[in-house]
Amino acid sequence: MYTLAEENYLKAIFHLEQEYNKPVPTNAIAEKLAMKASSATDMVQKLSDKGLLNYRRYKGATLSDEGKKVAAIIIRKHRLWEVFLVEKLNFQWDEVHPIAEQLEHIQSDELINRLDAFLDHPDYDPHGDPIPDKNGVIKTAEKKVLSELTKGQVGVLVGVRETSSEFLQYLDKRDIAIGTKIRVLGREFFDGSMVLQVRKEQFFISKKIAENLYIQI
Amino acid sequence: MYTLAEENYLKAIFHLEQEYNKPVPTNAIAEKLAMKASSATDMVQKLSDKGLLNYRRYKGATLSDEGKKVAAIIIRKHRLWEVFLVEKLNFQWDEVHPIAEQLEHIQSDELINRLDAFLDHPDYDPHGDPIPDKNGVIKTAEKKVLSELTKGQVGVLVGVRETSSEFLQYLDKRDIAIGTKIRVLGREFFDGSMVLQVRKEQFFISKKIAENLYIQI
DNA sequence: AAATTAATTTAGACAAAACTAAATATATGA
DNA sequence: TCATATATTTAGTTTTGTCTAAATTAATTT
Repeated sequence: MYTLAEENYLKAIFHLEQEYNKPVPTNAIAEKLAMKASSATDMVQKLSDKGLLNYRRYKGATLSDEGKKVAAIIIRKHRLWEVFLVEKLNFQWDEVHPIAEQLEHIQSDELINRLDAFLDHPDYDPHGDPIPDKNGVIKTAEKKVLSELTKGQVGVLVGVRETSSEFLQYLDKRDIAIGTKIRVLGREFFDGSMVLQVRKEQFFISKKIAENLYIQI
Repeated sequence: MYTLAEENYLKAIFHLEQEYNKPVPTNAIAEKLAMKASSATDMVQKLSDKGLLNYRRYKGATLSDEGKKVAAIIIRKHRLWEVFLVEKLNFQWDEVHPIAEQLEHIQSDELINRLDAFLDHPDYDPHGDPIPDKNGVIKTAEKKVLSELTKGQVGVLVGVRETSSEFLQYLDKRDIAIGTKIRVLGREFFDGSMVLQVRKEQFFISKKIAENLYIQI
């Protein structure tokens, strides 16, 4: 098995690869993990030697197939624990991340299989992110950022990009949650702000908000 | 907070203190944690400097009040997780120890409070051991080792001393569990073996078994 | 294209927690 | 009580994962 530090690097690189769609710079890894670039270089070299990363000096790193699988299993555990915390222990969705960050490192396949069954094999975590299966396969649903929709389009909120407490509480306050139906009533080209219809009410939202909501049409 | 290694030492010393009822020798600590005596000495000195242990060179260590509390909270977490694993995830009682050993180090008071509530504030873990309260206070029930009972005495199984899989499976196979009523039909002084009545059946058990069952009269 | 800036890597140091081997207390037995 | 055996500690080393500072490579600007 892998050390705590190794697991954290693999997970970070997994997430960064989705942003970059090309090799992830050492600096980005270091920043994500709140460490110095030299530390990231060291660990990237070590993980590369172990066959978990493809890495070329000065060129950044990508996960190998093996690395991708290890990362996906960690993310699977993280998201299953988040479901547990929200569904069974009644945590708010903005409180669970730091706890799941610890729980994701518990080593026991049997535990995760049983937790998965106990939770009725959920497909998504409380933030709408898909839960990888046992083999690390992630089904990525077709989804758009709300800010890409045009006047008149209707969709359902399926996920959030930001996961800060502030943002999640902003949504809670307005009773906007995963599954909420949203209609675009208008769009302002000048500042990217939008007017939405949610249930019976109208909402004005800024561009920044619109860019952090994932919608399925 | 304390490191993983520190927590493991505190827990080990807590358990050993109950066996010894006097300062615990360095060697015993090392053995319990499967480490060399020199490593134990190092850590004991460090924990002593931090005020968690009372330690005198060559004389062994005891937990300070603070150390006792920290250890009790770790044990509280361990036992609550064991209840969760058995009651909610349907693990057998002989499978849970290694997993709880990892889960006991998760840091979140809120998590433990909610887990405790989710499990209906259990008083005992699946092996019959009492669960310390939030403040680390353990209520120790009056209990005897089965081998101390004499012919004719009746009691209820409230705990086990051994927790190896082999032993727990031995009990499972005979349908003896926490809460099972036991009557002593006879006792052989020569080898310490006993004849018991459990439900409608008679059981013959060796001294070794009798010494590992805790009974409440 | 050369000079400057930014990103990355290397080299060397440190802390934590383990180890081995040697030194020193303590306990035991003749 | 003295000698020996056992337990414990000390000293010095190793590994992991971090750091700082210096060196090197790549990217950008003039």
